[in-house]
Amino acid sequence: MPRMAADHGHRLYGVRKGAWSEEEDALLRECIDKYGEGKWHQVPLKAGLNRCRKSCRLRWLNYLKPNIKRGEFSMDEADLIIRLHKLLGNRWSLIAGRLPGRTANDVKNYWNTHLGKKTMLRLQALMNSAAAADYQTKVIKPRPRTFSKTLVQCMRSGQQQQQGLHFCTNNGSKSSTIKDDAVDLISGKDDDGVDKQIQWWKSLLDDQLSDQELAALASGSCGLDEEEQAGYELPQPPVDDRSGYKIYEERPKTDFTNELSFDIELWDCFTDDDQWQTSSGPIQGL
DNA sequence: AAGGTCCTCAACCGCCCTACA
DNA sequence: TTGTAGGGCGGTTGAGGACCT
Repeated sequence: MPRMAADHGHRLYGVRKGAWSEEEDALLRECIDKYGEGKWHQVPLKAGLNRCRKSCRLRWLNYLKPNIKRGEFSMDEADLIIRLHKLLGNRWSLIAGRLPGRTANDVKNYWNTHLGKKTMLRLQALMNSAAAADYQTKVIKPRPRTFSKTLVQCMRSGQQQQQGLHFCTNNGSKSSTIKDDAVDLISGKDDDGVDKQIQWWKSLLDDQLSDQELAALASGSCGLDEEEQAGYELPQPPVDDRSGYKIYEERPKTDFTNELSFDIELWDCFTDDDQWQTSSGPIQGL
C-alpha cells in the first residue's frame, strides 16, 4: 500500500519517495555545500529536488553528512549504547550524540536488531537450549552496583539524584529520576555543566571497582562508608534525617534489576566469545 | 532450483517542541 | 495568549538481501 506524503498536515502530491538515486544525492550534497545546513524547506527548491524537506534533511543527516561513520558497531560502542539506553531510554538522538559519527537512526536500528527485546528472547532461548543439551552451564554471578563518590557529592550538595532511586523533599515538591537527570546532564541543561558532565561520564564509564570498593563489597556493603550507607539503604525509613529527602524504593515494575542482569549476560556474550564457543558453540545472528 | 521466511536498515509518518508574529 | 510554521524526534514500514526448507 503506497504511503501518503504528509508534511505538517499538508498533503503533498507528486513528491518523489523511496530510495535516493546517486543524482539526487549529488544535488543535495551540492546544495548543502553551497548554502549550508538548515532552512530545510528551501532545500528542495534550491537543489532542484522533487523531495519533501524532511526527506532531504533525513537523507543528509543519516547518510550524506561527511563525518558519518558506517559499518559495524564496535564493542565499545555497543557497551556504551547499552549503558546509555539504561539511563536514557529510547532517546536515540541523545545516545547518538555520544557516539561520534553515528546517527540516531543507526543507533535505533542497531538497538532494535542487535540489542532489543527480540534478540534478548533469542539469546535466552539459545541459553536454555544449550542448558537442555547438557552443555556446561554458564553461571551469571550478580554484580552489585556501587554508588560513585561523584553522585554522593552531588547528593550532599543538593543534587537530589541517585541511581535507581526517586528523591523528593518532604513536602513532595521536587521529584526526579535518574533518567531525567541524566538527560539534563547530557543535553547540558545544567548551568555548571562542563565539570558535572565530566564527572558524570567518569562515574558512568567507570566500570572498574577500586580496591576499597571490592573490600566493601566483600564485607557486604555497597561501596559507601557507614555514614553514607545510612542515608541510602533502601529498606530504611522514608525520611533521611540529614538531607531531609524522602527516599523511595524503586518500584519493582521498572524491573531495573532484570534489565541489568540481562545486560551483564549480553555483555559477557560480547566479551567472552571463546567461552561461548567452547561451551555451547557460537551464537548465530548476534 | 525455487519458494518461503527472516533480518537489516533506509526512509517515511505523525507527533511534539520552539520560535515568532 | 493564540495560531502558524519549521525543526527535530521516536516509532514504524517495507524493499531487498540472506538464509532455510
